[in-house]
Amino acid sequence: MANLPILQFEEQIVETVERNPVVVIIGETGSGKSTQLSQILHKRGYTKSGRAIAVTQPRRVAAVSVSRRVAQELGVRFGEEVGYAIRFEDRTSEKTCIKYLTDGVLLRESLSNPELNQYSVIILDEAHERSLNTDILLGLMKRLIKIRSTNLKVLITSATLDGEKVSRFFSNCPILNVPGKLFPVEIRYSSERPTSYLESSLKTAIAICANNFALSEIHVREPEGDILIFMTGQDDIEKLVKKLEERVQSLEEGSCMDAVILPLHGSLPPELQVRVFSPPPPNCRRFIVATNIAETSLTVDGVVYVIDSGYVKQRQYNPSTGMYSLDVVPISRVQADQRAGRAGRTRPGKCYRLYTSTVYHEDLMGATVPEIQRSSLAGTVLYLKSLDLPDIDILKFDFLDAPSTEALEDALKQLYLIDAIDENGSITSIGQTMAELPLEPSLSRTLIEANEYGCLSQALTVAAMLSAETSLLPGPSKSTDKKRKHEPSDLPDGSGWGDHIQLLQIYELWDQTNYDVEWCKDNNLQVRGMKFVRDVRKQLSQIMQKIAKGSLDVRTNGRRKESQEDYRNLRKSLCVGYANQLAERMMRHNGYRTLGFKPQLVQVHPSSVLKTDEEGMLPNYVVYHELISTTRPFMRNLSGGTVLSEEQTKGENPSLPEKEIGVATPDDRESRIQAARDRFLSRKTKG
DNA sequence: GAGCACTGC
Repeated sequence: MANLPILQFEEQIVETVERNPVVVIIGETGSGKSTQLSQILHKRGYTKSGRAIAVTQPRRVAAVSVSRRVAQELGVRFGEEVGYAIRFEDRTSEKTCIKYLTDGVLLRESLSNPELNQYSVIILDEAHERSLNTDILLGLMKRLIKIRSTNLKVLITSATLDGEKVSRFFSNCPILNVPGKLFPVEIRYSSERPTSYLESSLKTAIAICANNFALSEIHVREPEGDILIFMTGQDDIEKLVKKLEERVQSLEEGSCMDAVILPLHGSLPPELQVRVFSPPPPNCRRFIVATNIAETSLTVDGVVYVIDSGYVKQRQYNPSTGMYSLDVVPISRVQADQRAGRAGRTRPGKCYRLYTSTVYHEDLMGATVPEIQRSSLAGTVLYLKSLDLPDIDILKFDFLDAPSTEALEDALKQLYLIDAIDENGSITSIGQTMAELPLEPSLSRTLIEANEYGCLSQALTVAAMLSAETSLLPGPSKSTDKKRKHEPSDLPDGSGWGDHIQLLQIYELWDQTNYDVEWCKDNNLQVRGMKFVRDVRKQLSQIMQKIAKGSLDVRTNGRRKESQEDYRNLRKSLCVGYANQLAERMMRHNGYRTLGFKPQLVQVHPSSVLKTDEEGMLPNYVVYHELISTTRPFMRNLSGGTVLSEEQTKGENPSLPEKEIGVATPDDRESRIQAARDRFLSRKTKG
């Protein structure tokens, strides 16, 4: 601890902070900035006023682990003077003077106290990662230091590359450099761009293991150096793992040390993820084939060699089509450096870049496109509107990197269509309520409507399930038990109503088992995901109760069976919340056309439980949760009316007549979109 | 008959 580089800069840091409201700290990995900055300022009296020091982190685990370490270093009881706050967990007390929190939690706090008066210092850590929430906070800090010029200090930690930019954003505030403690990493480039980075990774990895002479020397000298290979996704990882296993087995006759090959990606069950944290057996090299998760989120000890494919899979939102896409894109130079740095944590390492030096220097972008420029901004805009800051103009809000006008207008349009803002762009009372809920606006709107229709309990469940969603069902490739995969699932299928109802039915069943963990396992549902759903549902219930002053029925139904009436009402609520996300089946085809400005031709995602009727047709209209373009454009999580047989529906026909779409009938919706566009594109409103 | 990178309130 005493050796942390940052401690040599203590005087300089304190002096600079005293003289300036905002300071940028450039701290490389291992500088100790995350643990020390708060302690330094605490010792120098910044918490004497009774106000605390807040340190934001983009990730929950970081908030927890860093705060624990700080408490330990200060020798205080954890959760008292030093604590953390993350969603569902507040480990702070009235005595807390150093508080670690996720950036999202600080944003929530600022909702009820826009001046954040409880803090004397706000440290935005890892700002170079440019998380959506940190970017919003940067904009808010810029306003806040003007309002609280005498009693607020803001520190922003960043990376070398964009420290200047952050400084310029804050009127050329001073920049302090704190060196890190990384070992040198030798970079090796490919002589040409490989045609297949999978094959190229394989060759490079295997060469390190046995074939390549120069490298087998290292192999002898430093037998414990693990290899970390960056790939883009689960699919490629599994292919590469398989090939590596084959090659390693065929080579193994004592010519090289043992090898363990470990995949590492987000959809891997936690018990398999943690395998990378246990040290390898002696005389054994580990090959860790990972996604981006190993770039920042997880740190694998023992890595000495990195193989960098140069690509990453990235989700982006296109505001002109309302569609997300998941694309494999080249990484930025910042990311390339970050990946290389993973080889130098324990001793000098090597990074093999599967691209040329020219590509690195001339083709790669300097920094990754920040999340705020790749996301739908409906939630962000609603949040900012709800703060009710004086003279806030969304289209002119001062972002470090402003999103496009198109993206902002898209957000305004969407908010208008679901009654969150009025034709002047002012937030409505519905919008104000929506902003209280930690959900995307469409789901918040659905909850409010569901409350009117008397199906709030069901809507809470659906909203919570949609919040977790991807972490519920296990990954598609469970090679170990292929048989089970084809067994008919016992889980409900939505009874012909679609995916939302299926999610509701699944949760209701789990609820009836009294949240039995074994039941999840038996049904192939991720335990962690289901528990998350329960937490979210509880949180949403509490907020709804608070808003309605405690008179709502948010209980799950216990043993009562869901009625068709509930389903119908729930679907009506969804059509209000997702007024802009309806699609119409194309004549005599099972393809759909979205009912938007620029109609998109889309299909039902293969994961949907929505089925065709006896004539092979899907419902005429559907409401969908999102559009995602992968191999083709798909609608994911949708509900519609499937005409089932009399027997299946027991006399009830859950088809969706056009008029039942409510406010969102195609005609009405078109005119509202038209009106919204006219208003927002030729607007002179205050934003 | 395809498929979901990673976070977070």
